[in-house]
Amino acid sequence: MATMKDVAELAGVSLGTVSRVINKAQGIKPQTLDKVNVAIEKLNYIPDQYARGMKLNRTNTIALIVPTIWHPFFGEFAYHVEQELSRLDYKMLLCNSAGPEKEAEYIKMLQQNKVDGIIAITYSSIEEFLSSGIPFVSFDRVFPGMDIAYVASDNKVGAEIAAKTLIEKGCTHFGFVGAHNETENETKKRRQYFEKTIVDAGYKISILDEVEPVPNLKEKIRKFLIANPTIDGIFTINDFAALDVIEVAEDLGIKVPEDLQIIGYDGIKMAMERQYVVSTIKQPLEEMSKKAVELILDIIDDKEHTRQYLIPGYYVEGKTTKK
Amino acid sequence: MATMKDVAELAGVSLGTVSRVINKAQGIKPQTLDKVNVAIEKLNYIPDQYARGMKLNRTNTIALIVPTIWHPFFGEFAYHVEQELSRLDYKMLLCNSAGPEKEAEYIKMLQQNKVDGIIAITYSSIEEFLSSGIPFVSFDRVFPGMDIAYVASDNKVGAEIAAKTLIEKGCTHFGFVGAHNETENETKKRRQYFEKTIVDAGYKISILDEVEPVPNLKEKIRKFLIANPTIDGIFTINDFAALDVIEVAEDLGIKVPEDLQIIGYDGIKMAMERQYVVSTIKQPLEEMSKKAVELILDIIDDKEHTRQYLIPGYYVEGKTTKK
DNA sequence: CTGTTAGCGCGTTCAG
DNA sequence: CTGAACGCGCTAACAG
Repeated sequence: MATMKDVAELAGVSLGTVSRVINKAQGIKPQTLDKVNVAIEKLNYIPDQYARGMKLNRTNTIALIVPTIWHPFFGEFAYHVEQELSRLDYKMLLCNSAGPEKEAEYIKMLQQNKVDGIIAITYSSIEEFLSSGIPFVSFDRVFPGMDIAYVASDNKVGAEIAAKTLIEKGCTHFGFVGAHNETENETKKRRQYFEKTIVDAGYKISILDEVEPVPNLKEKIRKFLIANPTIDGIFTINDFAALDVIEVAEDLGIKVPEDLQIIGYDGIKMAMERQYVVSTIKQPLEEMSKKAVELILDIIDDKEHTRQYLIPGYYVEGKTTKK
Repeated sequence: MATMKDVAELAGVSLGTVSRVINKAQGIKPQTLDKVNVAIEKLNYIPDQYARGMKLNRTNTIALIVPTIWHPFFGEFAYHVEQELSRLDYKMLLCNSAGPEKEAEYIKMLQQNKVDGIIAITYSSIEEFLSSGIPFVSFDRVFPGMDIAYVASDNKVGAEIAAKTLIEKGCTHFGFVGAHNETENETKKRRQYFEKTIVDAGYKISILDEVEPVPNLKEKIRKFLIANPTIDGIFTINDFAALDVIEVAEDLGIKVPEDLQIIGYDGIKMAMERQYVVSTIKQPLEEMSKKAVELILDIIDDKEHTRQYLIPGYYVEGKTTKK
């Protein structure tokens, strides 16, 4: 590896001059600039970002913490974040938190490594992130009252769209299928506002809302569908739950979407070029990812912008609703 | 951020001593060790990995390059790699190569950043990796004759298992559905040995093997199935192709698996806890990932082990074959 | 067993 | 406009 020193020698200038060229400083004599550039080219010199980072306290690296990358929602999210980051000449350190204990470890690791900031989907306690003083953006979870920057989808609007869509498509007895955990959670609005919209419109609604973890959700769904044979429109907490409902329905001889229409949430696909797996409320992940990146960089640069973004999703028609 | 100097002062020892404590050196007086540890605790001191990396030329970071993380196969792979890496106290830099040009950029970036090594699934030219001199492990692609470390699945064995399984399950007219590109490619063995096994067994086989990119694979499959109505067993180049075959078959009123049995390749799921989407030849990604990590670390440490691993997959029964 | 010191590769004064 | 010198936080070699 060639170093700045080598370049300086070859170009017949001093270290400082080379540094200035690298950093595109003003007022360098075109001639010297040329000499240096030639030397850089010749030696195939590449500045060492870490030596540099040590001085500047900047590493141009952002950490992304997700529960697991092996999941289409997080996979898509990570994809967009990385694309955006790389466009801006940043790198992405990826962490599967896979539980609260590993998250804490990661924070420590990230401090050591001086990543410039963290974007995280975390469902565990956030205090450690705050106290660490590292620029931090929360994704998909809001922290009411706390001064934490976040980007999340507007679950209220999404739930309302789901309800209205099912009503438009002629359903009369509605169901909600989901699971939740104890933490105060933005996703609870999916049930809350779906229920409210249906009730306000004067329709009947039945709820299946288990507490996580749910070992045998399908069995629960089975009983739920049997107990409520008139249900003809279901909104689920996410697309995976919708897939479960489909399987159970098929098993019970209930035809989707003829007898039962289903709308999920998230908008997952198996891969970018594939179809959506169910009719769904799509979270605009590309837009959200870009916003999250913009936010974290603004925070790093101390440009204070709006720090909280709630972005609405939109309905995507799949094969689980009537045309 | 506290530094080593602060710790040394507070503990009343010198920098070197603190360094020794951090690095768990032998032969430190228990008393001093204690003093230092207390000071570290008190100051909440965390060593700066980058300053350290500058000395050691080690960053404890591995880059993983995949075409796109938004894909269940690469998602699972990245998941396992990260898990293993994190277990060994390494971090993972994730890169979506999304085409050859970005790959080259990444190599440069990675040199700058002194990642200790690269694990890559790359279908473009490999020369740049080699010339860069960075420890490198190729995944899912072998380089015959070249001294490149790789981990890949044994496509020959997989294809043979697929053929034998379909034969066992009573098929008599076989089909292969796939696509390939011009690069010399290990995955071509999937077709090659499937075909050979079927022919050797004395059965009839029909082939649909397009050149990538294939804009309308489903239409091609449709024509293929119509032209070959007696096909009752199909092996596809990967699980996505199998999904396409299923959709077309359903559309044509062909029942899967009653009329047509299908075996894919890869063993993708939508997420860890989900089912396999089709009967398939599963690539043992967890094992392969661990091996890839082991390999890259061995190369970094100059421990010369076997540098080429071909790991056989195994048959997984899904819903596209008879019991 | 511990303190001292010389860099690692770079950015940034501060003089010229 | 440019060069020399210092220091970022740390490790390693060498003294003591």
